[in-house]
Amino acid sequence: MARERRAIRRIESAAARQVTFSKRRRGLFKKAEELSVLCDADVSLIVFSSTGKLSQFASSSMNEIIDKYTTHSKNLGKPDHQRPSIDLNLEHSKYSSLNEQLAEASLQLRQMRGEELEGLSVEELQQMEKNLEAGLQRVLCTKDRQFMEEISALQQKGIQLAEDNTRMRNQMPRAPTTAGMLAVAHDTEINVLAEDGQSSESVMTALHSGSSQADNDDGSDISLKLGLLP
Amino acid sequence: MARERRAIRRIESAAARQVTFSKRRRGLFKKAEELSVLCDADVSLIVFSSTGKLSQFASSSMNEIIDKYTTHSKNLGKPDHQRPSIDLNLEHSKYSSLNEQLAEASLQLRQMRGEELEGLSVEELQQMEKNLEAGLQRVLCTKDRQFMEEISALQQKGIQLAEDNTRMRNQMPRAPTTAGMLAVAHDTEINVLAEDGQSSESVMTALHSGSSQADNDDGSDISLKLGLLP
DNA sequence: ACCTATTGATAACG
DNA sequence: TCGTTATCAATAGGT
Repeated sequence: MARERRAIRRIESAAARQVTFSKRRRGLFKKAEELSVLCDADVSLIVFSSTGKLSQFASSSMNEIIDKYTTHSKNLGKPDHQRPSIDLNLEHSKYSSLNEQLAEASLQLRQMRGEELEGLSVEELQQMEKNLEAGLQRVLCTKDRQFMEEISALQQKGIQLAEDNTRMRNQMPRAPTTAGMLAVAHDTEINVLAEDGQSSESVMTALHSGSSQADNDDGSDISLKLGLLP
Repeated sequence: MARERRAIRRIESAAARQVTFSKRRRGLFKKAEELSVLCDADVSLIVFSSTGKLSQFASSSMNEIIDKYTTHSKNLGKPDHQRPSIDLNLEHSKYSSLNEQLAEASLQLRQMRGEELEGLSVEELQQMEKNLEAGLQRVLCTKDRQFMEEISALQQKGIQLAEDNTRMRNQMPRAPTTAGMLAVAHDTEINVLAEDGQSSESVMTALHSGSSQADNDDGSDISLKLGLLP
């Protein structure tokens, strides 16, 4: 769907394949999420690139959907394939108990996601609302804290680099000024103080403008480039 | 991508939702297959419609991909958390799998309650924030809807009582007036409209579904005292 | 289900 | 990887 139609066959050039993979993967995940939201559907999407790298999307919990899928499959495919036989009664009690606990847990999870609320009373709904709000608050606090920690670490790094720079400048009197360097560090500090309040969203957006949730290549979430002088 | 852009929110009208689901599902599956062919990727797509109907696509074998996924997940999730010892390989097939699922589910529950968030990345926290907000919205909508249904039922009841009262008055010309009764009923209606608050959308929904849904006369959580005259 | 005006996705290139 | 742009594909709303 572009300058020229591309036949749907394996792309031979590895480079072109990689480029197309990135673009189409993004589009596919976007559309998967849109379907799940628009139509209230449970969607699970698993993609392994040709190099074996995993990307995934699940509208709820991946395990939950896979579980639902296998259950569906078993029911429709082989209604009574293997009965575990009766001699497993002891095992069965543990097994069944676990199963119940799991069912209860995933029901709670689904309900926290806002599904299957029909049977709940108003009191129960209010309790859930309270829990959700409390959980949300804590998640927000934790997120903010992690942002602040990352920013603080970067500030430390910047200060350290500035000190090194100053030391180098003192050792080399003819070297260019480091005023630009110091200005960068100072700007960073200003931004941190300005964004401190509750609006971590703008910080996230600005710093993560291009990153997708699908690919986590390494641990560093925020990269701050400092211009080093020779 | 059509006559007019559609906001990516749950489509309220069941009919429109079904139509959109059919169209977009076809598109999504097509694109999933194209990605798998063009880029030689392993793709698995599972979709449950809001009515619980299953659709699936897998570039190779669904079970194979799911296996690959679970393996990947375990490896990346917690590399060396607890080694269940090697002799449990046979048991591992069912029992341990259930155990893991249960552990995962209760961890998710605790995390949604705001506990044990320390190990999560910023991306995961943002995803949780999104899920919590979506769940909270749905809980609020459901709660509103139930309130509206109860109020609507009470209104019906009030109207019925008012009619009975009128009938009785007509049969007993000396009886006192029922003006107070009618005023109470009117106040109730006012309250319904005022209950709406800031979210007109949810109220519209609530009113719509409330009027079409069957009204339950009993089991009311809200008590409305109607001043009945002797 | 079919029809189109639009919007969205993306192939090729820089 | 990222941005731009010409083009094609998907689809929202109607019939």
